[in-house]
Amino acid sequence: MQTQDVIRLGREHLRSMSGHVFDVLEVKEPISPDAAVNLSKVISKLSPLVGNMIEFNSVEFLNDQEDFHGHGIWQRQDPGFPDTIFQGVTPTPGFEIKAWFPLATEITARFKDSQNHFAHDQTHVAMLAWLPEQLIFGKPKILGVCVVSGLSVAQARDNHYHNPPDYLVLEPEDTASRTQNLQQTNTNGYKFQGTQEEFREAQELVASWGPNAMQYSPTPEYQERLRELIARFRYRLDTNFAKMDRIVHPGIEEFKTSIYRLNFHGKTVGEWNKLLGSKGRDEEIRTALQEHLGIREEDAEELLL
DNA sequence: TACCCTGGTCATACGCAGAC
DNA sequence: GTCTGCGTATGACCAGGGTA
Repeated sequence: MQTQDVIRLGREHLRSMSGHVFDVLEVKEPISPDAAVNLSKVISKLSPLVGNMIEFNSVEFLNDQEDFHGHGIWQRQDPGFPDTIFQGVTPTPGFEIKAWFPLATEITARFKDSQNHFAHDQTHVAMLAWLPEQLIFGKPKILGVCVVSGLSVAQARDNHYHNPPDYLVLEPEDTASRTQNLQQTNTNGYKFQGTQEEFREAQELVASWGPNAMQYSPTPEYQERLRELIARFRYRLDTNFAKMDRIVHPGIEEFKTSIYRLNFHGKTVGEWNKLLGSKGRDEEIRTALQEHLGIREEDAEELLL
């Protein structure tokens, strides 16, 4: 079995997880419509915890597949990149697993790894969209899975953001001499903060680099030029850099659209997202939850007796 | 006016080094 | 051994400007 075979099979199995319910955690049904409204406002707090559970359960799920038996084993790396690797073939295939809770305001998972990490296209990104079975309570259910190559995501990110001198994508510095926890492995984005006059000056500097000045490159030579800009002009670190929601990767955009269009308990996921995320519409939220989830006032009365 | 995009902030966590 | 600081990392929400 070759690296790309493992990736292909892994992709197929991960995609087959659509509709799968993880029996790892269960949120109890709220006892009243008011409790349901309150729960709808805080359910996203579960996202990091459930996201992690989904990540390591995905590894178990892959190891349960007979296709891989006798060829190697999937192992979780935490911390480490990617989240799961297949020990048994080289180059080592892996999946970086990102859980997405589509009632959140945006996909907050980031992908900051350098293009340099994907020389053999051996690492893919698997995004798993999940919701509680009953929208705001129940067990986590996978709505859909999107698997795309890590290289394509890194390239989409760099091409989307990099626009010198206005916006710079910088590769990690050489931090090999630092202790492990202080070593940099991620790219970062920087936004120009100087005056218009300084911006024109910076533009002239970029123009002096030649015809490929605007073309992003992770090579040391090109990165050295970018660091010259950072040293001469004011930039700010962009804390939203590389959010999966913002890098305009065609596969991820298509996946987002398909998830938001899914029908889930009487509305599309996108409609639930808008409704539950809106301010001052508690009565509307309450009515929708009562209508589509069957939460009744009488239930609360029975439970309180 | 609703929606989208961008910029910003907050909360939390980890692992290591150095001080005590 | 414990505490604290540092640098890095992740995930969530909110505000404001631009636009259809």
